[in-house]
Amino acid sequence: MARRSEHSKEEIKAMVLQAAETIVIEEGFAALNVRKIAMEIDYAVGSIYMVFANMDDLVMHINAQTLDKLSAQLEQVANTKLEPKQTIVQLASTYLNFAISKYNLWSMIFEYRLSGNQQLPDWYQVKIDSISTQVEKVFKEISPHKTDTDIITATRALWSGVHGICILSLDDNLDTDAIEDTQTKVILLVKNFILGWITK
Amino acid sequence: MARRSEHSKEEIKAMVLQAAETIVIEEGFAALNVRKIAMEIDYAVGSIYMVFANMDDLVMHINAQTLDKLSAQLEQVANTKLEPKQTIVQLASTYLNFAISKYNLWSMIFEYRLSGNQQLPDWYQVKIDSISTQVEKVFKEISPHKTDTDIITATRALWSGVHGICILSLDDNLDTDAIEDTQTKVILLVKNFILGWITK
DNA sequence: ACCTGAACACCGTTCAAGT
DNA sequence: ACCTGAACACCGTTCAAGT
Repeated sequence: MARRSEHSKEEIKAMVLQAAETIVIEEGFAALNVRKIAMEIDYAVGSIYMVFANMDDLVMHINAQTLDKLSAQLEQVANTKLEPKQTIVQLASTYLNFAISKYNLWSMIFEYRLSGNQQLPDWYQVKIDSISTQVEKVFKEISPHKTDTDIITATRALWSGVHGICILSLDDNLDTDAIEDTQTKVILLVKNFILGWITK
Repeated sequence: MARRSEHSKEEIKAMVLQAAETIVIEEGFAALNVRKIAMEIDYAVGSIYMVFANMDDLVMHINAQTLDKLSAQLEQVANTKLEPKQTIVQLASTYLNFAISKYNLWSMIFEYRLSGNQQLPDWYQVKIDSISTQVEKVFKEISPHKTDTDIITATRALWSGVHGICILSLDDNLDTDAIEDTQTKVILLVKNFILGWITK
């Protein structure tokens, strides 16, 4: 057996990525493994290692796609010409709604741990940082007397806060009450933080 | 071989717990496994299952200990008769310092996932909730015109926020600069949130 | 009754061997 | 050159067998 050449390397890579993403969406990332992917795309386990170095590599590529989708949604909101304060609330809501609707993909970004003691590669870290960068530019508009450093710190503090609420509130349950409660908390945190920030 | 009776079941349980905790502290929870524990306490792998149902059971007991230590530290701070606003800032600092100094134990509380789709048991959930309960009573003092429900929601929003900053800031690095930056963000979030909360 | 450790069912990853 | 799948080194968990 061996040698089929039915698909190019790029095609196989896309098939692996697609199959893996579907497994994560449907069963959560704990259910993801090479043998399941191989069965799904009808190739041998070894073939997956022709197109991805290992599981870390594969997962980071899925996460990169997820981060790109999230970034695109945030960018759209950031570009609507609302009042800046309203825009920030909208950005937080968008983040939360993304976390809810794509929960299994979203949580893999933060739960998956690289094997060994590897650092995240630069191209990946940039994508993570770009999330709060989206918020920084809007935050700047409500901070006329602040330095850039202060604005970056404040944005990261607030956005980590929003993220913390999402992580802790959503990880046990995703039922309607919990979602409503989470929305309340996110908006409360954002509004009070901004109110404190501009009155100081 | 078999049958030694050198140790009571309670003694073996304590030995397993102690050995497992040490491994987590020194090598992180990804390095924890039954064979390593067994070697450390000089018993067979199977013996661990005499005193703990499985890994989930063992990890939850370690986490319970960690949560108790954290709770005790927070309680001590909550009982100092400072200005309430100052106390909340101190509580947040205490939380952050605990996360830093016991990072591997602290992160296991939030990173470890139960196998299957199990819910956290009630006795465990109570311990988790008790963290923000510690803050609630102090928060009540600065919220004279608010209902209990609003105070609970606000406390959880703020505390999830503090937690979010800790999680995102500490998981890549624990060097001096990162720690200082994290402290700045935690205090910024708490102060601005409280300022917004009381001026509204 | 207490404890062992081989055995089982899973993982991720590799690589000699087939076409 | 492309692809296979047996093999390896790990996991957690079980349970027949020893004292």
